[in-house]
Amino acid sequence: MQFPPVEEQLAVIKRGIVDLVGEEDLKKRLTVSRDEGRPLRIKFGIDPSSPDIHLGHTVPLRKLRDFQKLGHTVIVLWGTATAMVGDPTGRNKTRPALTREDVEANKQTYRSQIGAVLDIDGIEERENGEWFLGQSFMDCVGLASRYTVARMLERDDFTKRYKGGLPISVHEFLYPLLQGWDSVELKCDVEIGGTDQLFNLLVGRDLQGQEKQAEQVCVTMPLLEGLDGSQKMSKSLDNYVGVAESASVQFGKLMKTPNELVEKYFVLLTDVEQATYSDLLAKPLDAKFALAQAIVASFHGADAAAAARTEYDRVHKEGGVPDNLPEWTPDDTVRRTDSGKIQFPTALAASGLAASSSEARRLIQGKGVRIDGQVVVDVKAEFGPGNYVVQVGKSRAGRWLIS
RNA sequence: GGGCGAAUACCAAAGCGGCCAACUGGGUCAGACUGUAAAUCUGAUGGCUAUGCCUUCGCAGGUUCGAAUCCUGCUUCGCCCA
Repeated sequence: MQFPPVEEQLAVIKRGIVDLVGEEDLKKRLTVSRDEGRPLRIKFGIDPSSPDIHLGHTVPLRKLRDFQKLGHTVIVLWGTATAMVGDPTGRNKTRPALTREDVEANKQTYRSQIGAVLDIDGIEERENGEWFLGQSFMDCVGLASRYTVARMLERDDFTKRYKGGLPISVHEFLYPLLQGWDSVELKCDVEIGGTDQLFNLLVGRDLQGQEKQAEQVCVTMPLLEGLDGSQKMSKSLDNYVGVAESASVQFGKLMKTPNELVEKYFVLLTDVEQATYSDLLAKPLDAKFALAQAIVASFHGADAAAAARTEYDRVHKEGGVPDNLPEWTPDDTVRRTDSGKIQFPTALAASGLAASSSEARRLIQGKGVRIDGQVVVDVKAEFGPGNYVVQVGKSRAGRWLIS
């Protein structure tokens, strides 16, 4: 195995990161690794606690890919045990635990999605259920004895909750210990996580030290704000772009990126060179198009990205109709008038373009609904047999086939 | 173990006997504007067979012509003292 020179590797590793705990140590290990032709072991833990991954997850994954490209071994640690505990990080209240079945199902979908960023065949996969699920309660007590409550409370998130009078469950104290113990089991050289993981990563160092192992180097990546521009990207806040979403959905969502975030997205989510995007930033719209195309292309290929761009222009610049309109044909349950027609609000609600007929009325009266390109504001409009293209705002559309 | 307090729509938070489908902010949705689904501004934001009707303020009862508002019990959560 031939590794690049240490300084060269360091430059790649340090790009875009926030913290690097143990930098001197990393240099030494890279040197030894290069001399002996042995790759470093890079750990990344994923708790399969939700079914899909989004761009926020890809930030550390891209750093892992950097390590892969340098020739090191990436270990993806599936938190099959820890997912059931629930990482308290960044939460102001405890979250419900998952069942083993949930975790297994989530792991499978995650696995199929991280391949979009990582060379999935080159990774080593482990599960922390291997060592945790068979342990006894006394083992757990033993692990808990390794850290003090005061040290746990050093963690920012616990401090805030404690001072703020918010609840902290006892099991939440166990989470950092579990994650740290994973590092002991894996004897890893480096662990990567988001900045919010720093405390947990450091616990890993401590536990490895207690076990007379070399202490892992900790690398943290910035957290990615979501499309709302303020909060961390997450599915529950619905400010995310999913890895598995279609090209046109990804493209549309990325065009919604606040202008201030475009540069950060370039840095953390694309391979576009700084020289290229910094020129673009002067023209926010062009920059955003370039960003969206680069990201969509990385998941769906350049052709799909170009097609998404074309569709976007047609729908948003020219007020046109999107590709792949979902079709709707009313079934027998849809109410009709005496003459066999369907009332406008009823149809909107039944076809799924509006959540309820009341919402449909509001949309109609707010000039938000177009039939075959024409705004229709008459709530009493009725639809007889025919083929209609219905658009609600810019993002919802469908074709009605009424007989 | 003892004491105190809180539960209101997606979230936060007003309302404390009729003027309440419920103030306000956030979010969301729609509109205007802009080569952006950015920013800014405007409007909407329980449901329905729709100018009327029905169901909402933790749950179950009760008082009253009338309750989100008062009473009783229950549930959940938080705080304080031990």
